[in-house]
Amino acid sequence: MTVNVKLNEYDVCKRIRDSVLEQRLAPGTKLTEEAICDVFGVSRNLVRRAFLLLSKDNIIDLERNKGAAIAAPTRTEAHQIFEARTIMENALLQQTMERATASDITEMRAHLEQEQQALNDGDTSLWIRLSGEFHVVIGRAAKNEPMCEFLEQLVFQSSLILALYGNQHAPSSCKGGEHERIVDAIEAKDLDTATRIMAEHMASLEGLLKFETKDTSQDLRAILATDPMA
Amino acid sequence: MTVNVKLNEYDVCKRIRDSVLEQRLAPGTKLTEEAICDVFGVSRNLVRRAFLLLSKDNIIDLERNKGAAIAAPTRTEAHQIFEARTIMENALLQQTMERATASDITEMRAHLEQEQQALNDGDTSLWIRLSGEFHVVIGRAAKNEPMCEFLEQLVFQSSLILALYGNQHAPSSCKGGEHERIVDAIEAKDLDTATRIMAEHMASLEGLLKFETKDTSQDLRAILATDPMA
DNA sequence: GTAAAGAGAATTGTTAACAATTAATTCTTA
DNA sequence: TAAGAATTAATTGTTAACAATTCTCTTTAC
Repeated sequence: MTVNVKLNEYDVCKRIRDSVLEQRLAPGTKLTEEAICDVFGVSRNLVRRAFLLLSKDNIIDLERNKGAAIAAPTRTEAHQIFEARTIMENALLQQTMERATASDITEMRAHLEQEQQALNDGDTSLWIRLSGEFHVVIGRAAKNEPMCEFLEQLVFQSSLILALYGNQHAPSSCKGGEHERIVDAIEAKDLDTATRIMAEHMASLEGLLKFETKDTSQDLRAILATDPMA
Repeated sequence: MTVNVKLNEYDVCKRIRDSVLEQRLAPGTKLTEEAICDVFGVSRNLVRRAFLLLSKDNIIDLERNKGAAIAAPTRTEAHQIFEARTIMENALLQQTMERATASDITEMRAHLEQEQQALNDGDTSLWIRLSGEFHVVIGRAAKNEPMCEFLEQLVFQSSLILALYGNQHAPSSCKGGEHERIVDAIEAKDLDTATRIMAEHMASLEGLLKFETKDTSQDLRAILATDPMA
């Protein structure tokens, strides 16, 4: 049984965030305050605060008197997000190259293992999340908090976009061992190679986009009730 | 008399934000909910929501059961923020170079005029705000919303840091017509020159920092009651 | 049949009282 | 007097009722 610790607004945020990341909550899905209250057993006030935070991260669209819906970036927004991410990945990769410690590399390798494990287990939603987090692990080694946080936001939005416009996000990309080759290049201090693979990687991700519309009605309770930590 | 439109959480944010930007609210200053309620004539709930937003932007530090205080970045954080900003300014400048339209240039020139006007009028706090906004105007011409928003955040935090650690922020830097020379270079499509001047500009800004502590007690009402739009 | 109007339900926004926590003060004791 | 405990005040956190708005479904008119 799930331990009943009292959740705060940040916990609620994280739960909703994770649901989106693992593609259990589709872009465009309407979130009513009441439903979220029921799912997490928290007050409306708390949910409203969580919504405020989520909207600041562009995870939900919050319209006054209209309520919240999982964000559904337009084509233009999607393009800008991928452009921003490509630039940030590049900039951070440079710093990571200079600053990554042995323990950073170890962490990257450990992350690669987790990814592989999820792939072996056939746990697609976990794998999707991990393959996004990989880029944040690389960014973290650059030792610049603000930039890394921004990258994290962009990585999240990329996943959202892939869920919206991707043919089938799943093991189509990233599975060609690109992540591993990037870590190899970082360890070898080979900036050119790392940069090139990363650029290819980003391009192939963006290449998956198709820009058609999708259906979005879903059962909130069934989706959100799952606690990934349990 | 100020028109009494009903403020929302974003309005309250902006007012507090502006107060910090114009150095009327010093880093470290404690903000009690009650005081902000009184100043703006809004409910506590609204203030609490505004605090949540401000803390997401690192404008205030929000500690549970302890309340809010204007953020006071550490030395390390300050350095990372300037590093991030330097990288972002550079990246955006490249895009601006390629994408700036004639009307973008016009907007830049108009902004320069405003800056000059504030300087002539001796309106230092306005000038401080405008000289920060200049960089956002440049960034906006790059036509990438997420990156520009991030830059905006970094510019804001730079101002905060200069208020905290700067000897005397005021017309010491930026007044050597550096902004104008950057616009000239953009118009001339001279990326190298623009990049160089921008780099020098950023370095000279960071050079103003001294890293000593400061006193922070202030009269909230007197500071915040001013409506810059009035 | 379609569109406008209206009643009702559902949802979001606001408020004020109360609870919990932290900070400040007073009172004790060595 | 100074340190520590106990009390009080100030501040933050939470809740539930109420108000306002939007949405939905029915009715009516053309």
